[in-house]
Amino acid sequence: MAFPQWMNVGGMFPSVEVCGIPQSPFGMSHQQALAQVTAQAALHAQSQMHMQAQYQPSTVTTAKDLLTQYPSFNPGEALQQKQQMPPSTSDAQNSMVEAAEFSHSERKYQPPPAGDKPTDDGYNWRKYGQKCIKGSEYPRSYYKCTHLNCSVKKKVERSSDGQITEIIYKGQHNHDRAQVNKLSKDGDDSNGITRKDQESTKADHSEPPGSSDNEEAGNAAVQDEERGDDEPIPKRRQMDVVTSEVTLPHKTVTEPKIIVQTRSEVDLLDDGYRWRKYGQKVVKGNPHPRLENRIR
DNA sequence: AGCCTTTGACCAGCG
DNA sequence: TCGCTGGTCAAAGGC
Repeated sequence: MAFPQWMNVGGMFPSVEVCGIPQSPFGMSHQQALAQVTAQAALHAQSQMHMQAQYQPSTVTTAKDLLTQYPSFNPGEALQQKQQMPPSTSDAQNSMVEAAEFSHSERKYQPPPAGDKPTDDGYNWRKYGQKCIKGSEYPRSYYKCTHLNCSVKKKVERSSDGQITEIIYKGQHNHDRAQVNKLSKDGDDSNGITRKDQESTKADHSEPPGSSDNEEAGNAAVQDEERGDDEPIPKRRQMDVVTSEVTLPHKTVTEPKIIVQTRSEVDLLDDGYRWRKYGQKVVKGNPHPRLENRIR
């Protein structure tokens, strides 16, 4: 079975597979071994992203652009930085899906995610589970927000090359993302610096937790556009997730997908597109009116 | 010491 | 009811 190129740095380590994941037989994990490489790439990507956001505000600079250029860059972070994903909403069913796919041909170098932290999205996450998912070469990881009384969870799926293909957020943060509750570690110092810089840039867009409840933003359009109809909606445990399940064939697709569903009105206005409200409707079962938006 | 990851076991939904 | 599958728990160990 082929395994991600990045899994074998320099091709010097024999690998064994665990749930489809090549594992280093040595004490040092691949994650550790590659953290350094990734850190550099991620830092580069973040700084680039920052620059774009800062100097090209009128340009629809999506995470996928960055992903194309910097595969190591985290789409989730890009989205949050670009769109100022609110930390929470008033609706407990708020959720978000982020997805990205990459073309193998677009990358010459495919660094692994740094550590097992799929995103440095401003929150602290603790991994509480990992599960091999049927049909998936890589296990799905389960994370919980470590903030007190915050029950937000997220699932992270990776493609066969180790890249994050989907992040599903579940729930809402009841706290601000600017937690910085501890000194950075694991070589995240650079991230911390970067984040600080980013935070200052987006300060004007910051939204307090639970301050918005609007969803089905413009992203919905993208969703409909990109979601495959052949993807059955998860029948099991549809629970409180209002996420848009994204079809990610995990095959070679030239364009990465970035899909976000949010209730934030801010996102509506700050997703890089201009939206014109053309209707408002009370939706059964939803205390909040649905806003219909179109890209201008 | 505290936090985190790992991982097997357990639980629950669905066909 | 049973098996499959996804999600969660919690002990153990590492950092």
